Amino acid sequence: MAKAPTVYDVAERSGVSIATVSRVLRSPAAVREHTRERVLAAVTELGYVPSAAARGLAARRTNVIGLFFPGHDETVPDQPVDSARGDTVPIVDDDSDASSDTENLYFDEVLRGAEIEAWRRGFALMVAAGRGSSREALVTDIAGRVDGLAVLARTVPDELLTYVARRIPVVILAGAQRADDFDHVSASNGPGMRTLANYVLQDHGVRDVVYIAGPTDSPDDAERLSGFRDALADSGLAESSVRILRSDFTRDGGRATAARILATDRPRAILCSNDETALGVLDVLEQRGIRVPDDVLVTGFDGISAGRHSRPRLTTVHQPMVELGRAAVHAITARLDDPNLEPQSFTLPVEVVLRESCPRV
Amino acid sequence: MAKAPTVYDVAERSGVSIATVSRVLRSPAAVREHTRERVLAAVTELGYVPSAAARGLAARRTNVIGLFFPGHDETVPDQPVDSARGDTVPIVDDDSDASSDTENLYFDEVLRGAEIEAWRRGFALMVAAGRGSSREALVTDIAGRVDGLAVLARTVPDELLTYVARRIPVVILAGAQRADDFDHVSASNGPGMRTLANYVLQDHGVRDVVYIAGPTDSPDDAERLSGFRDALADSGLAESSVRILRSDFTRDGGRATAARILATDRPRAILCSNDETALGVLDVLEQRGIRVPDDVLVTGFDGISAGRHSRPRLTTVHQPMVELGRAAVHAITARLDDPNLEPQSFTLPVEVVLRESCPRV
DNA sequence: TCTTCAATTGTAAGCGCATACATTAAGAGA
DNA sequence: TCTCTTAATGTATGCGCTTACAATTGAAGA
Repeated sequence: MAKAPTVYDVAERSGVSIATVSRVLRSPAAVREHTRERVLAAVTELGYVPSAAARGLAARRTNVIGLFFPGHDETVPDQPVDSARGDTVPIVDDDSDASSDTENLYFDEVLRGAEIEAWRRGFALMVAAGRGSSREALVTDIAGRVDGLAVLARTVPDELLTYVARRIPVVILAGAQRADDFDHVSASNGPGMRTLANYVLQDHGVRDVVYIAGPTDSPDDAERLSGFRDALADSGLAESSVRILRSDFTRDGGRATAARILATDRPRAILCSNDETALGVLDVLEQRGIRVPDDVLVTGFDGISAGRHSRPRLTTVHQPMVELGRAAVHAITARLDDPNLEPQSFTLPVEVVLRESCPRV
Repeated sequence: MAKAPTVYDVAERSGVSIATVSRVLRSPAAVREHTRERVLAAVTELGYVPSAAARGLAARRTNVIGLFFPGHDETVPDQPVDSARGDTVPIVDDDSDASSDTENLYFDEVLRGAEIEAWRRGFALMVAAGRGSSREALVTDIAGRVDGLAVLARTVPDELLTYVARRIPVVILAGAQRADDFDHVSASNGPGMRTLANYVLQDHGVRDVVYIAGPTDSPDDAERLSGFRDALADSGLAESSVRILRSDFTRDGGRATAARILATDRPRAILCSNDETALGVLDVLEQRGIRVPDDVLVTGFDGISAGRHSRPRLTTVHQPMVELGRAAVHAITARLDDPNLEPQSFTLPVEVVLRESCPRV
């Protein structure tokens, strides 16, 4: 790791000025071919790697986009990594119920979309998880490193976002469009739920429905609930004729809520505001020997991969997560190109995906 | 997006010099409390966010670590993101066989580990997918921006890595330790497979085994195969007494190989060098009505989450992916602290996880 | 009160690159 | 061959920050 060569070294070696070296790298067309080749040769020989810090400073933009997603520190112990030789291999029985790692998938796909789109547009992608304690430091830290920031809804306090947004474009992902100054990218929550609910109410002819909503502070959830209400109206049903409960978007919450429902009721369909809740509901139904879809129809929302592996497989509304990631980057670059744009809002189309838990009629 | 304030603005507003502003941010203890408060107040009022580019240039380190993972561009269409209002929602039947998105999980966990460890140590994390072998991509996108680089094995050509390694520490993830100058972090492939194979050979008393290896260019695979051979020796079996085939680590490859095996053979156990292959094998066995584990035992390697959802659930050797990510960052920071370290190699312990496809005896 | 020395703060010099502007080389036209 | 125009290259400056070193301050000791 010798001292890294700089433009000066390359310039000297190839007998040109640093400006020419810079040009060869930045706008090769402006340099005569002969010169360019000499410079490039020197670059290779010296193992020159341009310093992004210097470039960013001079050009006043880093060409990096930041992606902020929810944290998950609980899962990882604080102990240092030890390099213990793994020569003794324990043999264990797997008794897990596979209820973990669902949300991860969501983020993973968003990340992939963002990564792809960023790359295509010539940006690098920096990621950070919102760790409770030091969130503020983290956000400003990353804000100083990037040209724009995409944040998963509800992972960063608005006040902090506003602070950051004074400097760089901020786009909020997967939270509904609120009337604020941020750009928003989200899926078509309302219409998605409405379509699915209509399928249940009309195609399946179900009247006896329970809806399990999510946390009240989730804008996505609010839209989905609203979509459900629209569907009720579409079928001429009074809201008082159905039961609407709240849960918390988790599988455990879904289980608890299902238990609560079954204590007094046996609806023909249970519509859940997200997949994890629905999976929890399925758990309870199976455990009690209630057949899905014969006795009860169950639906979710999101399209997480666990829903494809459940038994029965889960009917859901699929959000285009990869596209969400791409759209977020798109929104940021659009604003970078034209900072005076009005706050915009991208709503990506969703799909109702029918599987066994609520099959095609 | 007004012009961002700089140290000069903060200095002027708080009536100190820029050096003091810098100190307040970098080493607050060196500044009198009274002064510090004034400066911090100015920071907040102005909405100051330090420029990482300038800091990186001055400090000669970026405090960013790069993570390079395998590409996947094929999956995403090139079409631009359109902000079409998603008001019409199609209803589709899901006929996918869920054979996608398995590898993603692997990477996702590594990422989480890396992310956590990086921020804990005061580094930001930059991610990039390996696209082709474009040198410009690696060099200009990542190498110039980071203090160190973690690369998933086989995603970047060695030659390129060598080039980059002249400047910054490079650690290779999940490829076996080769005798090169890079640092390596990997799981205990050999002992893991050996333990699992011994369980099959000795505890289950199986003699009639087929082993499905992976691609020859995978160092992980080579170690696993070697572990399998060790197990044969442990049981006093000649290598000629078992059948060893090669596949390609994919689910489809597993299916094809299983078909090939069954054409001539009906072994009591099929050991696969990774989970995806094993899942493909399960597909074929189920389709032919061959019972697992009653007729055939099947095992995998990796511990991907799909293996927990398969029917029957898959016995496997679980790699600590989160820990791999953490260890990679650890290795990089260790080398940053002491560049003269000998090339090191971290081998993380694995676990044999028994599930129904090869249950506890 | 006058020193002395440590604690604070200020001054100034880059870090490596991009780029406006100045300079020079190279063709084109006569 | 000489001038004019354009292409190619060089010169010089500054991006915003860290940090060695200088200057100043202030409290303790004489």
